[in-house]
Amino acid sequence: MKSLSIKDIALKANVSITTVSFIINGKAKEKSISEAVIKKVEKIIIESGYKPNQIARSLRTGNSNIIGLIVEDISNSFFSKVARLIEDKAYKKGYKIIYSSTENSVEKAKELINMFKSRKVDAYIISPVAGIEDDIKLLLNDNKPVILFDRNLPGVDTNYVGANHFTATYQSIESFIKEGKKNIALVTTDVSVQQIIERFDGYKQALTDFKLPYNENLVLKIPFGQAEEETISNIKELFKNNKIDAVLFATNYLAISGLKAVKQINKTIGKDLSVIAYDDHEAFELHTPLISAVQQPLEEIAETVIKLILNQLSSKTKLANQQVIIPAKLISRN
Amino acid sequence: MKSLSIKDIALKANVSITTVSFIINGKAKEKSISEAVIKKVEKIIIESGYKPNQIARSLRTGNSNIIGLIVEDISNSFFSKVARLIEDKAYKKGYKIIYSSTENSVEKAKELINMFKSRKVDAYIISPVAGIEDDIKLLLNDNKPVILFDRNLPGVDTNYVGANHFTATYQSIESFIKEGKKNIALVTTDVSVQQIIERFDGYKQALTDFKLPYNENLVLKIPFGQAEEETISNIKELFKNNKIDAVLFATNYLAISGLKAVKQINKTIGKDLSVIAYDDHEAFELHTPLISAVQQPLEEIAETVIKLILNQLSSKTKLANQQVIIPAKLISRN
DNA sequence: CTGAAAGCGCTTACAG
DNA sequence: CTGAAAGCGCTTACAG
Repeated sequence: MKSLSIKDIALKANVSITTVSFIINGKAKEKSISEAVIKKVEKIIIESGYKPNQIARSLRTGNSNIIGLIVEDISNSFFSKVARLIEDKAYKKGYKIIYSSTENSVEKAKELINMFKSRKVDAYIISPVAGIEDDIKLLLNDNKPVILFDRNLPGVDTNYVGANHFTATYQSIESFIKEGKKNIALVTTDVSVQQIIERFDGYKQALTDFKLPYNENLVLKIPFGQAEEETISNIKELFKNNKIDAVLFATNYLAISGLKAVKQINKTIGKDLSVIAYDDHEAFELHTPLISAVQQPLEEIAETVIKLILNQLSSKTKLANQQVIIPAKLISRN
Repeated sequence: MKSLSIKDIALKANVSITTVSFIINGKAKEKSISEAVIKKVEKIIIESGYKPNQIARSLRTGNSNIIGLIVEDISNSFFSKVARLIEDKAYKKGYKIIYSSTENSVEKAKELINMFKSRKVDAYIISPVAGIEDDIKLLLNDNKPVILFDRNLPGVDTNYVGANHFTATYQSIESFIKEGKKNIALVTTDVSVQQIIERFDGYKQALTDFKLPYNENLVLKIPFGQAEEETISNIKELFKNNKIDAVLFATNYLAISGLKAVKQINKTIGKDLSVIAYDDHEAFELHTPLISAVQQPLEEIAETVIKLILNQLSSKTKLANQQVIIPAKLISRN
C-alpha cells in the first residue's frame, strides 16, 4: 500500500500541487486561494487521511521540526526526567524530540551529532563530554542553535543552562561542617566534565574556607561505567577509614551504591555518618533514615532550555548567547 | 556554511555522482569501479569530512535505518532502562532509535505513530495503549515490522514480547498466602492495558485457587497520571482497613508512593504488612526492611525485541508473527 | 569500467 | 486566483 502523495490529492481535487501545498502550509489566504478551493482540498485531505511526507519536506526546506537531545545516559533518572519534561514542552510547541545517550564516550557523542546533523535537526540540546568542542563549533557555524545543559564546555561560546553545582556542593559541605563534622569524604566519578569538576571545587573550597585540611585519601573517584559491585567494594574500602564522619556523593547513582555499601558495614547513618547525595532520587525519600539531597530544579532547567531554543529558532538574527545558572537546593532531611 | 553534497565530491574527484554513490554504499566492487578511482574518491571523502544527507537518502530509498520506540513514559525507570538496552543493541547493528512517550494518551500515541510514519522509520517498537489498533494495522499493511512489548493488544496480529505478568502476579499472591496472609490488597492503575489486566487476573486467580474470597474493597485503582500526594492519600485511606496484612503494588511507582504512605501511618512492614512491588527499583534494595519485587528480565526483553526486528528487516518475505513470553521472577528479599 | 538521467515528494519563485 | 517548473541530495536502472 503506497501512501498518498501531494500529487494524488491534487489529482483528486483537480488543482495543481502548488495549490495543495499552499493550503497544507496555511498559506492559502496569503496566496489568495479561493474559499471554495480551500474547502474542497481540505475535505479531500481529511477524507483520504493524507499526511505530508516530512522527509521530502525536510529535504526541500532544510529543517525538520525536530530537536536533537543528547544526554549522558537516558537510564539515569536525572536525565530521563529532564528529557521527559523537555519532550512535553517541545511537543506543545510543535517540535518533536529525538534523544540518544553518549555514555560519556567521545566517539559516540560525535557519531550522534553527525547522525542528527544528517537528519537536519533544527536544534541541539547536549549534555556534552570533553572532546566534542570542534563538532559543536561546526554546528554553530551552521547557524544551528546549540544549548548545552547540565555541564558547560569551556572553550565553546554558546548557550548553557545548568545548576550552580559549585555553590550547592559548597553549601552541602558547609552544612556538614556546621554539624561539627571533621572528616568529610567525597565520592565522585573520574569523568572530567564541568559539573563534576565544579562539585569537586565546591568541596575543596568549603574545606579551605572553614579551615579544614584537604585530604586526598577522603576523595574517591569511581571509574564511569564500572560494575556496581566494584563500586560498592571501593566505597567499603574508603569507609575502612573510621574517621570519616560525613560523605557527599557527587551523583545519585553513586549515592545508591554508597548506601548499599554502608548497609554491609557497621556504620550507622545519622549517628556515625552524615550523608548528602547530589541529585535527588526516590530511594532517598524512602530510606531509613531519610537521606538529604541536592535537588536540581528539573522543571526550571527544562523550561529554560526550551525557551532559549524557541527564541533562537524564531529569531531571524543571531541572538546573544546566554549562560543561565539556576540555583540547586540542598534538601535537608535530617 | 553549506554542507558538502555528493556533487561536490564528484566534482573534486572528477568522476560522476553515480561513481561516488557506488563507492559510498560499498557497491564499488560489485559495479567494478577501478581501485584507483575508489582510493581517490575515498581520500577526498575523508579529507573533506563529507557525510551523505540521510534525508535525501531516505526520500529516495524509503527507509531510514531508524527504529521508532514508543513507550508509556520515558521517565519511568522500567522504560528508560529497556530503552537504553534497546538503543545499545540497535546501535551496534547500525540502527538508531528515536523514542517518545505516550503518557497513555490515545491521541498522543496516534500522533507519534504518524510522526514516525512520516519520517519513514523502518520499524516500530511500541508499548501500546488500547485504541490504536487501527493505526497499528495500517503500519502492518505497509509491511513495516511492529513489535509490541510490555503489553499486548488483543485483536492485533503482530509480534509481541513481554513478561508473563499473570504468572508472576499469581506467584506473588501465592507467596503471601503461604506466609499465612489472609487479606491481600492490590494497588494498581486504572488504565486498561493488557499487562495491568493480566496482573489483576493473576491476583484474582490466586485468591480463587487458594480459596480466599475476592474482596473488591481490597483493590485500589489509582488514576494514571494523578499527582503523587493524591495517590499517597488514597493508599493511606486503603490502609485504614486494619485487616490488610499484605499488599501487591502493580507498578514500581505505585509501590514507591505506597511505601511513603506506610511511613506516615502506624503499620510496620514485615510485621503487620508484607509488600511486593511489580517491577524492581533501586529504592527497594535500600529500603529498611528490604522490599521484595517482581523483576522483569530487561536485558532479555530488549534482546528479543531487537532480534525480532532485525530478523524481519533482513528478511525479504513476511515472517510469521511471534509471541514471546518471558518469565518474570519474584525476588524475595524477606 | 563509468556516466547521464529519472525520480523520491515536497516548496517556492516566477509567470500569467 | 492558480499552475508549470526547478531544485533539495540522493540511488539506481539503463546504456555504452
